[in-house]
Amino acid sequence: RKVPDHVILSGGRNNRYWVLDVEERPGHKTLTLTCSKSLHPTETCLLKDGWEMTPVRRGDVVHLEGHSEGASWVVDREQGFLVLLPDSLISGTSISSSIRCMRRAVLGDIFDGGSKQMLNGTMVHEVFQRAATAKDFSLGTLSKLADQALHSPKYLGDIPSHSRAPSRGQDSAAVVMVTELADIEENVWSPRFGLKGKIDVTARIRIQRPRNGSHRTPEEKTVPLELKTGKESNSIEHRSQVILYTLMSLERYNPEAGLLLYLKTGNLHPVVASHMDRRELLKLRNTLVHHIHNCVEKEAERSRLSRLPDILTNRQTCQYCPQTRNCALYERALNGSSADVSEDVVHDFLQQETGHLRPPHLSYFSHWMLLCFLEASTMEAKNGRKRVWLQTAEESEKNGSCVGNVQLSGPVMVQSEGVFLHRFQRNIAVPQKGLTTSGLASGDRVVVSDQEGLLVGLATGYLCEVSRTSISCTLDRDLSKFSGVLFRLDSDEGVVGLSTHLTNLSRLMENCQDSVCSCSDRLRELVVDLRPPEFIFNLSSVLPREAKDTVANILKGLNKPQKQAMKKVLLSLDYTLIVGMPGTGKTTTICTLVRILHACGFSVLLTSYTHSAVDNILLKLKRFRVGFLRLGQGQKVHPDILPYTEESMRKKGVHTLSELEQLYNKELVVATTCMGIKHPIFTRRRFDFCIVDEASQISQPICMGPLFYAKKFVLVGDHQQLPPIVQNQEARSLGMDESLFKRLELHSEAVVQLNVQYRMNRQIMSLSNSLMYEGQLECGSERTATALLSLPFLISVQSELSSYSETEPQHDLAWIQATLLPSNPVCFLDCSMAGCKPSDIGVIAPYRQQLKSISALLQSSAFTGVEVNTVDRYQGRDKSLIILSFVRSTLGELLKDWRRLNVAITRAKHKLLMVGSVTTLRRYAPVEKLLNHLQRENMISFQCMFTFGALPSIPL
DNA sequence: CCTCTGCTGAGAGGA
Repeated sequence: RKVPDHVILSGGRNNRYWVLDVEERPGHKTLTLTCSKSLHPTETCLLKDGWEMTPVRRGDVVHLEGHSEGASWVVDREQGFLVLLPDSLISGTSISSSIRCMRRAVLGDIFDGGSKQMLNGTMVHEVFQRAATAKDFSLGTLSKLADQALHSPKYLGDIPSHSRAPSRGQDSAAVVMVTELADIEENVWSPRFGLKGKIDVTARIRIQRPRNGSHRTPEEKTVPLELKTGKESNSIEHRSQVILYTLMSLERYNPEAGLLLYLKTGNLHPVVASHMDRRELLKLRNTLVHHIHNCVEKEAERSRLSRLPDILTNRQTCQYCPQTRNCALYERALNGSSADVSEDVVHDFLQQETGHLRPPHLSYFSHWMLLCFLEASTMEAKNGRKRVWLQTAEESEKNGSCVGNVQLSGPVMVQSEGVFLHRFQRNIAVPQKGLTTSGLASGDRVVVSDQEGLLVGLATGYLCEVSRTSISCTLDRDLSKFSGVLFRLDSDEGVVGLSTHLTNLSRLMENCQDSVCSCSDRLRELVVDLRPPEFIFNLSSVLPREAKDTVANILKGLNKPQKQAMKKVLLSLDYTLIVGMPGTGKTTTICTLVRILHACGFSVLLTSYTHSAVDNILLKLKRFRVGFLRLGQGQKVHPDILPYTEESMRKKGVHTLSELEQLYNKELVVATTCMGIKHPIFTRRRFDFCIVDEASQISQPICMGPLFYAKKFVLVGDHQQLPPIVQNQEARSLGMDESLFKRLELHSEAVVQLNVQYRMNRQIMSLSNSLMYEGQLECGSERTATALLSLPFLISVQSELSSYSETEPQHDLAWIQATLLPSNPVCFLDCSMAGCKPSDIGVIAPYRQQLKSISALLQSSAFTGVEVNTVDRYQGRDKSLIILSFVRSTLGELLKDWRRLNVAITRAKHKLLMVGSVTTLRRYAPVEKLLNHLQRENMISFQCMFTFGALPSIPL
C-alpha cells in the first residue's frame, strides 16, 4: 500500500490522487483515494452514468475535475471528469482514431504506422501554414512554397509523381483565416486532462450574435482551427479532434467551440464542444491509456503480453487501417499457432496477414515484444517529464533539472528551418543564484514552459550555452511573441520510448511479397531461424580486377587476424562477426574494411549505436580521402565531421529534387547511428554492406534496424565487454541484454577474432587473459609488450618521499614508493606520480557517486586533464595509466558482471593501479578470480595502512 | 540498487 517514490501526488488545479481502493456495485463504482503520500486523509469518488466502466484499478493515479463536497467527489452524466493516469499525455489523434477501433489506437501508440496517402496532406498543410505565416497567399508565393515543400528531404521517396501545388480554390478560403491568425502548430500539453496535441491554427475570431434584432457588440474569441485537406467529411473523428483541442487549450483561451476548415471546398464548420462530447472523449482516453499502460500482465510472478481490445469483425473499417499487420501479428503472437478464432472473417484475416510466419517467428516476436514492454514500463516510471507540470520551478531547481524565472533577452534568431535560437536571462527583480550552478548544461534537451504552469511545453530544443547570467538554446518554435513572460526551462531526458524497437520487430515479420523491401524474409531466416551464414571460396570472383592492387596495398598495414577479417567479409554472402578484443584496433580495422569495400565499388552503410563511435571511424576515414555522407543532428556530430553532414552539403546549394537525389546517392559510404534509419534516404537507397560497430552493446531490435537496408552485414564487437543496457530486471533475466552479435556467434564459421592487441603491456594483458580470454589475447609487438610508464621526475619525487619518511617516521611511505615504480606495471593496493601528463591518466570507478568524491579531491588545477569516469563510459578507450577504484563496503550489482570488470582492467596501456579492500572484493566471483591471479603473479605487493588525512600532497 | 545512449513528433488521409 505504499506509494512508490516516483509518484507525485498533489491537490489543486492539477490534482493527482492515488487510488487506495475500488468498490464495484451494480451501476456505480466508488473509489477511495488520497492526494497525500502519507495516505492520509482519504477522500471518496463516486463514479456513475457510465463512468463506472472506467478501467481504474487500485494503485492508479487519477485526476479529478468538478466539485467535491467535504471529501467526496461525484462524477456523473452532468458533472465532473475522471482522468485516468493523467501524466500520460495522449494525443488528440490517438483518441479520435479510437472511436472506430480501440485496438487500432492502441497499436498506433505502440508501433509507428502511417500510410503513404497522407503525404500529400502533409505537404498541403505545410504550404498553407507557411503562406499563413508569411500572410501571402498569392499564387506565385504558394507555388514557390509548394516547390520548397516538395524538395524538403522529409518527403523524398514517397512523392507521388502527380503531386502539385494547391489549386486556386484553396487560397480563397485560406485568406480569410490568415487575418485572424494567432498561432500555427501550437504545441499544447494539458496535464489536467491528460492530453497533448499540435493545433494547426489558433485563430482569433469575432462572433457577431444578433438576438431579437438588438445589436450586440461583437465577441472576440480565440479558438482552435483544424485544417483538413481531404474530402469534406465533417466526420465524427474530425469533429472530435477539434473538441479535444478545445479541452486541451482550456487553460489558455477557454474556447467553447472550435473550427473545422476543409481546404478542398473552403467550407468552415463550427464545432461546439458540449460537456457530453468532452465526457465521452475522455472516457475513450481513459480506456486507451489503460491499454497502453497495461501491455504486460503478471500471472504467478511471470509476465506475459496482455490481450488488446478485440479485433473488429467489420472488415470495412479495417480496409484502410495502417495497423493491419500489427493487429494480426499481435493476435497470433498472443495465441501462438492455435488460432482458435470463432469468426471465419477474423481467421481469414489472420491467415492472410501472418500465414507466412512459422511458430518460431511468432514466438521470437512475442518474446521481444514482452521484453520491450517490460523495459518501457521501467523507463516510463523513471521518466521525469511530469515534473514539468507537477513541480514548481523552485522545487525542480533544487534537484538540478530546471531553471526558472527567466525571460527572453534579445531577438530570436532563425538558424534554419524550424530551428530558432533564443536567449534567456534571469528576471532581475528577484535576486537568485547564477545559472551555471543549475544542473543544466549545454547539449541537454529542454522543454520550455511558462512559470505559472499554464503554458506547458511551449517549445522543445537543445541548450547551447549556459553562462552565469544567461542561457541560449535552439528551440523548435519561435517564442518571440512571449516577450515579458516568465519561463522555466526543464531538462527533458528519457522521454524516448521503445517505438523504434517495436517497429523494427514488426518489420522483421513483414511478408516481403507485399513490401518494397525484400530484406525481412532473409533477415528473419538469419536472425530468428539462425540459418547458417554462407560464404563463397574464391576471392577473385568478388574483387574487381582494377581494385586488386589498391586492396593489396591497403592490406599491407594489417596484421594476420585483421587480414583474415577482411577476407571473410569479402567472401560472405550473409554476414560476418568480428570480435574485437580490447586494444586490437577495432576502429582501424573497420576503417580499413570501409576503404577496401569502397575501393571495390561497394556501397557501405556504416553505423553504430552512439554518435561518437560513428564519428571515431569517420575521423580516421577522412584521412584516407574516402568520401562519405554523415546523417544526423549537427548538434551531436563531431565538429571535424560537420562538413560531411547533410545539412552542410545542402548549404552548398540543393535546389531541385534531382540535386537532392544526387546528394543522397553521391557517396558510396553513408554513416549514421542505428536509430538514424528514419531518414528519408532509406526509403530509396540500399547498400551492399552494412557495418555495425559496438554491436555487442546494442539490443537486437535496434541492431537489426540498419540491416534492413543492406544485402550483407558485418557486426563488430566483443561480447566479453559490456552488454546492452537493460533497466528492467525481469527483462534482463529473460535475455534482453543478449545482443544480435552474441546471438549469431553460435555460428563460429562467421566469426573472426582480432586477438592481437596494441594497447596493454604484457602484465596488464595477463589480467584479462586469465579473467576472460583464456590466453587468447596476444601482444602485437615486443614494444607493446614491454612498454612502461615514463616518469621523468621519478627520482626527485622518490627522494622527496624518502626525506618525508625520515622526518615523519610514523608514516610508512614505502608502499607509495614501490607503487610509483614503472617496473610494477600492475599493482593492487589493498586498502600517486612524477612527470606524467594529466591527460595520460584516467581514474575509473564503477559508481557515479564515487566519481563525484574523487573529482572533488582532484579540484586543483594540476589535475585538470585527468579524466575521471565510470567503467561504462571508458569502454572503447584507453590511457597510459589507469587508477581503478573498487572502493565500496557493501555489495552492489555492477561488479558481479564479468564483462564490466574485463572492460575496467583493459583500459590501461602501461600501468594499472587498483585500489580496494581485498576482503570485501573476494565476495564478487569475477573480482575473486582476478585477485587469485594477482596473488599468484605476486601483483598484490603492497598493503597500505593509512587514513587519507595522512597522505602527503604529491606533485603529479 | 543506482551502470545510460538513442530519439522531434503529433498528425498527414481514405471510407
